[in-house]
Amino acid sequence: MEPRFNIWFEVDGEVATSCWRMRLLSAIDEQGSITAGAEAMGVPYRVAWQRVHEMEERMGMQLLDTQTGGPEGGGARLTDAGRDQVDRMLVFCDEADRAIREIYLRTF
Amino acid sequence: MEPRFNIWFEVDGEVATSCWRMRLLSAIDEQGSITAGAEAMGVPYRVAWQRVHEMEERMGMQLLDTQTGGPEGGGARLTDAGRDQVDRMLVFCDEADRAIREIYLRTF
DNA sequence: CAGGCGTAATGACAAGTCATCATAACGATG
DNA sequence: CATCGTTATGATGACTTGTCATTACGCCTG
Repeated sequence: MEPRFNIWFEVDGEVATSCWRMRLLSAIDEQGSITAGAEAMGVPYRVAWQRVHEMEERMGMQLLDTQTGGPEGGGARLTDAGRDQVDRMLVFCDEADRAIREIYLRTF
Repeated sequence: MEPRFNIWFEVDGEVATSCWRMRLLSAIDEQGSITAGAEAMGVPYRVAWQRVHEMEERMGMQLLDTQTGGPEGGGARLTDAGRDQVDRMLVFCDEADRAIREIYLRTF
């Protein structure tokens, strides 16, 4: 049996954020656009946009600063609040991952 | 934002076991039947049976000792292997719960 | 020995969820 | 003002999941 697990945070029973979603946000910021970030994560644009939309709605804050039109067609960057969330969440995911793995080895 | 999370174990990308499923097994064993255990967990019999079936298939071991017919109509009990799994998993879930909660408080 | 009872087991269908395709809107640039 | 790559969103189909209904089982009772 493979020791896999997922962790996410919920608000009102719906997924607000997760480790994967935060990595998606990070990829979008690195690539400079939702399109490129989605491709880097291996999901279609629609899915990436929907995830971002859900996160912003359920967390009640703006995470991406998007721009449509322009010389490059547009793009997306993390807001200051978004970057803070991503940084903290990635640290949390990393530590939680290590802790759970340790408990798993100790228990089984 | 509410600090909720779920943990489960996967095999080949499919959910093999989880804290809720192990509590279901425990309830079935306490009540003596899948029917009563399902009702205690607030899910229809079909769902409970399906979860048990999935677990046994994906973990590759028999978890319940079921009996159909008889004076009471039948019933279900945990096998020795099943009880061992339930006990270990519940301990794991409890410790993981505490560890993640502690990391959450420290990070956010 | 046949019918009844409460359970396990499973087939079939409905509903809700989720991914994918397709399309419109945008705006600086040349 | 046409172009380009992006954001944004509508619509549809596939898949998953919960729910209803049915069958099988075996001891017990009359």
